[in-house]
Amino acid sequence: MIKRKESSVNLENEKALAAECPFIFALSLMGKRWKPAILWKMTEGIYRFGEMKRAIPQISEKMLTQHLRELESDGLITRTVYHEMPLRVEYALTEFGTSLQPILKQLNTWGEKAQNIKNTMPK
Amino acid sequence: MIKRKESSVNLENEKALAAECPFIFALSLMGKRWKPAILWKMTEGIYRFGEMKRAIPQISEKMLTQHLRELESDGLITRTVYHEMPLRVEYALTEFGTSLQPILKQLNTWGEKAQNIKNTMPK
DNA sequence: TGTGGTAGTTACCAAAAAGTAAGTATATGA
DNA sequence: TCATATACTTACTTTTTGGTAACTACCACA
Repeated sequence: MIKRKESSVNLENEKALAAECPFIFALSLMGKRWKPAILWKMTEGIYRFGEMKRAIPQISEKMLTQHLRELESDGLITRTVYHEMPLRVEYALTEFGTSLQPILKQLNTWGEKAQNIKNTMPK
Repeated sequence: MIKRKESSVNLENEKALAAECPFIFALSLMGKRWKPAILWKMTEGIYRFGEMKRAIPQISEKMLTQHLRELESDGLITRTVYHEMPLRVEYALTEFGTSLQPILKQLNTWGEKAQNIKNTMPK
């Protein structure tokens, strides 16, 4: 679905880093653009596709689908389809996804500190 | 030095996310390509430009310079020039940069778990 | 005058990520 | 038969990131 060359220095570097450094591997799972926002929202509970779209208004449907699919295949969330009409699809954190929560909180706290530093020392 | 349009939906989205979510702001400071590797190495102590280059062989001089400059302007590391011959430039973590260490470790641990899950459940 | 060492800088190009907009599928109800 | 609702797909384009390779500046030493 996402077209990528099978080899390029760029990709090889990324792979090598993710393989040798678990931290970078972790970032590859949850550190892309809208993923933190999605994961953050989901700590509140189950979300439907449309609900998440409304919860993060700037995200495009394409990016939302793409990120949800990746999070699912990486084992962070589950996707459940209810064959009703209109269709209902629910997304929820897995246990593994939930285990990220305390780390997200810590990084969030650190990020707040960083924002303050930036604001008190402009330029 | 780094050319970026002053406005684009892409950039505006990134800014908005970083402003409202400290977690994403944190990622923008330390989550790019070689930065975790650089920060990780530096927890061992002071590094010279050339030492870091040899410590992370795949990194190009361009990316190393760029990341070091960004880490410096974001207050995570210091850059000290010694006007000797040959020139000596030393990079070291600031207190703020050091405060990231426990979080890096936690995410690292989580990443290891994720790697194991991936390896035990291929496909 | 030329070679070597440190620490970069620069221009150019390839690759990847993200955005846009229009289209798909399924079924209900007017 | 048309409009509505949900949940996507797809083709295409723009923007951003990363890599390559050649070049700069400073000075020491032979």
